[in-house]
Amino acid sequence: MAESNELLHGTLDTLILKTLAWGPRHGYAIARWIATVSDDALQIEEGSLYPALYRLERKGWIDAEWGLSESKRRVKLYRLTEDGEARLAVATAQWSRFTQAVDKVLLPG
Amino acid sequence: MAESNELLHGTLDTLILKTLAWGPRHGYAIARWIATVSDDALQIEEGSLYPALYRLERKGWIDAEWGLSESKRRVKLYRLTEDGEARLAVATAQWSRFTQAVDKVLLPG
DNA sequence: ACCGTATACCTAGATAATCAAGGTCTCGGG
DNA sequence: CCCGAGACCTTGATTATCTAGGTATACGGT
Repeated sequence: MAESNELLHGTLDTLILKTLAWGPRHGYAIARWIATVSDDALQIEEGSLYPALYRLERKGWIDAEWGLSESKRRVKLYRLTEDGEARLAVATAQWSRFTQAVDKVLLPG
Repeated sequence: MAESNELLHGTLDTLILKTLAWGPRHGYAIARWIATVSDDALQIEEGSLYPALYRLERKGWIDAEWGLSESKRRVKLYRLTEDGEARLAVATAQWSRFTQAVDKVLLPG
C-alpha cells in the first residue's frame, strides 16, 4: 500500500528491543505486537524482521532459544539481554533527541 | 564522531523541502540552516546533501538557478516548486504519523 | 604578496537497511 | 484431505547515507 518505508530505517531495531522488554517473544509475534500496538501503522516485513533479529543477536542485545508456542509449533524465542536493555535506553534517548531536532525544523517556528 | 546517522534516512528530503519553504537558498546554506535550527543536532554531510538536491530536482519538487551570493560567490539557488509544496505537506503528515506510531511502541504504555 | 580558512560545489565507492518475492514445514478446521 | 495461517528463512534489488576525496573563489591576517 504505502511506498516502501524509508522512515523505518534505524528504528526497527529499537522497536524490537522495546517489544522484548515486555518479555520474551518469538519473531513472528514481535512483528504482530508492533503492528497491534501501533494500530497497524507499522508493518514489519519478514524480510526485514529476521535479518534484524540476527543483527541484534550478533551484537549481543538479544539471545534466542528454540521452544514451543502454545499451539505447539516450534518457535525461536527471543529474550532481551542486559546489554540489550542498556542499548534500548541509549537508542530510545537517541530517537527522542532526533525527533525533537527534526520537529524544530519541520514545525512552524 | 557519532555513528552514521541511520535515523536521517528518508527525512532529509523533507527537511530540505521545509527549509526551502522559507524562501530560496543555495545548497550549502540549506545544510547550515538545518544545523542552526536544530541546535546542531542535525549535521547534513555534503555527500548526502547534493545527491538529495538532485533527487528532489529530478522529481520536480525543487528547481535550481545559478546566481550570486551576497559575498559574490557563484551559488546554485534552489526554490520550492508547487509540486514541492504539495509534497512537503504529504511528507510532513507522514512523518507525524510515523513518529506517533513509533512512540506508541516505545513509550511506557 | 602570500597563505590559511571558510565558502561553495561536485563525485565515486563503500556500507548497510529495507523490501519483494520466493521457499519450507506444521497445525488445525472444514 | 486439503487449504489457510502460523512460523521460519534467504537471495537479490533498491536506495540513502557517509567517507573521502576533488576543484575553485573570497577574505582576513601577516
